[in-house]
Amino acid sequence: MIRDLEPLLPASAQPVLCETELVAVLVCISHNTPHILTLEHGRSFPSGPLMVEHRSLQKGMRNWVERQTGLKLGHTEQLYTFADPRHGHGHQMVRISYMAFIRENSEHALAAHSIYDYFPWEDRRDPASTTLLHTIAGRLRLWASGNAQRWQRCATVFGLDGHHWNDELSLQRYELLWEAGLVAESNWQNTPLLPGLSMVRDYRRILATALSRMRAKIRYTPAVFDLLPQQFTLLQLQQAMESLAGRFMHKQNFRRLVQQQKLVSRTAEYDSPVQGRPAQLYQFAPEMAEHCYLAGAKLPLPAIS
Amino acid sequence: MIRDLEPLLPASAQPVLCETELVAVLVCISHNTPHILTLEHGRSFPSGPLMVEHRSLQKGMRNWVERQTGLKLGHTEQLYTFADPRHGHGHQMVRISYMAFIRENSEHALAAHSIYDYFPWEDRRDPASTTLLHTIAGRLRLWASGNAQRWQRCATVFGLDGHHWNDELSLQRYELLWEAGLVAESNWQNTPLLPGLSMVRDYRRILATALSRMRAKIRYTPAVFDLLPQQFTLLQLQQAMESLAGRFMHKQNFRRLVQQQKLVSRTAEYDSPVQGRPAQLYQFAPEMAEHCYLAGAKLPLPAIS
DNA sequence: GTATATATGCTCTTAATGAGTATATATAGC
DNA sequence: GCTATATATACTCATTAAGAGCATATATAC
Repeated sequence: MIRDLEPLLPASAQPVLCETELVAVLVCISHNTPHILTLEHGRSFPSGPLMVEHRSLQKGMRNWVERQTGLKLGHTEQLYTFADPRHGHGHQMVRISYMAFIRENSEHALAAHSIYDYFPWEDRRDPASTTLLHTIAGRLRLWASGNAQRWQRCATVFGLDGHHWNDELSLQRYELLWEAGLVAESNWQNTPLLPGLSMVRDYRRILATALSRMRAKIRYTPAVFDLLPQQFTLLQLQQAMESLAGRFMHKQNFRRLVQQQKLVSRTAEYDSPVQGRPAQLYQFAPEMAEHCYLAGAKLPLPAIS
Repeated sequence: MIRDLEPLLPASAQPVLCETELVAVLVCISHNTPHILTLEHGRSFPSGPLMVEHRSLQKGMRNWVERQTGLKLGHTEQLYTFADPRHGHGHQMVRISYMAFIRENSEHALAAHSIYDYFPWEDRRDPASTTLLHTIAGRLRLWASGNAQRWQRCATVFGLDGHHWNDELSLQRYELLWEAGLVAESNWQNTPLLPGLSMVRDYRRILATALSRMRAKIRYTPAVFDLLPQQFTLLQLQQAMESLAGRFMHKQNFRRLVQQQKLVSRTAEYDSPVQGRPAQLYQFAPEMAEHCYLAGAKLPLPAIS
């Protein structure tokens, strides 16, 4: 019962050396849409090697990103580690991916592609996404024909057949499209592709992971506030949430949630709009920093299929 | 707007080579309690080096675990990757941790320590946990005295001051105890320790991550079924959920959930109990495999503090 | 029978969520 | 002043999920 396992490998096993790279998915919001900072014309993420002097992976990543770009990183989390076996050279290549939030700021008009350029079906605010999802549903139905369990999977993941659209399933959706050969990265049979930019290696999969994670994260932590300026209007806050979740929310219910939880406090200042009543500016009230809940104010989506 | 970032590091930067190790948290249920397979008298996890021939990290891990132990791995997921800077040798050591489920089976009476031997406060089924949490609350109050925000954090994470106990926060709880110097790994000042086994390096933190993850995972995926035998009674299923969540559930409401979702189908067979009516044996019905929801049948917990 | 455990059927309260209606307030431009 | 525009609030209401309790069959061993 309390006996130990034998050591699983002989002590004589030679350690294998790997190249190790840190990959950063840097997210910021501009023009009401989440963007990522990219390299190689939107096909790659910034990355750097792990150094001997780095005391932790996260610190290593923050270090070189902040030094090289001058950007301050907000909420940071590890996404996934993957190996690249086709790397050759007789040793492995390991990549460790991170996601970090950058505060909205006109300065870094750098480098940004909209996340939804890569996953057009994920932005349910755009009416075109419903049409696209119709197309996708048709293609998946073909792919799944005869295989009931496979279709069941498509239906739950894409919100078909009376299932609800779950915005956090963007990774599963991408994986399903990959399996079905509908994205450039897996398009072995030259069937017509779905719209959406692709990336090098499996970086688009990493981006899908990031999208899933950020959608999950903003629901129950105050991470959104790391994407907004220090002062913001409640509408800005709502639109930031909407842009990440890819769907609209009910204004009154959203404010009910925000204010019940005392997540923000009003400042003395006001927005200066082109037209209309100036909006009150708020700031994040970190007293309630540990937990919050900002979902639960969704508006209905048009049905697919 | 659509401009690329400059490459962040000069091409001349030398790649740094790392030793890379795969660490496995192997979980199984026995005696109504989740257990882990351990090495070094419960202080370490089985691990093995990444080999050049491994085509993916997950496959690499499955390969050597299954070959060395003869165990079949069920639901498997990557937990976290971390660097060990104190490793010396002029190069880094990178460890990639995985969690995998093993089916309940009397054979592997191997190597198992209860997860709650490491985190006694996490098993709220045990009445002793409430007493222990009283102690912890007192110690944390001392540690946080004067720092309102710090106390706020303790309260939400440990379910104090009218907050609810959230079983998925086991990692945050361990981290808080670490920061407060109440666990062996961070006990710099020789204050009295909390009960609970410790592990080498930061392996106990990895275990806390695993506990958080599995508690989150079993709520909305059918991963529990990878811990149970092929055929099981509904009570067994409920007790498996309870053992992972560390809290009791309401029998009638639990069955309402299971049966509404058609997660299981009855077999022709029955349990053979020592006493009492024999229980019907069920099996997992993978038609609904994609998503399920098995939380939402909790019983009230005694208040702490 | 009796003890024990499985198995099931209801009811009820509370709270969260989703959704709608109405209205007051503050600016710019005419 | 009036209008267009946008912010900001105050309510109400229906539906559902979650939590909790009560009662009662049913099948076995002793």
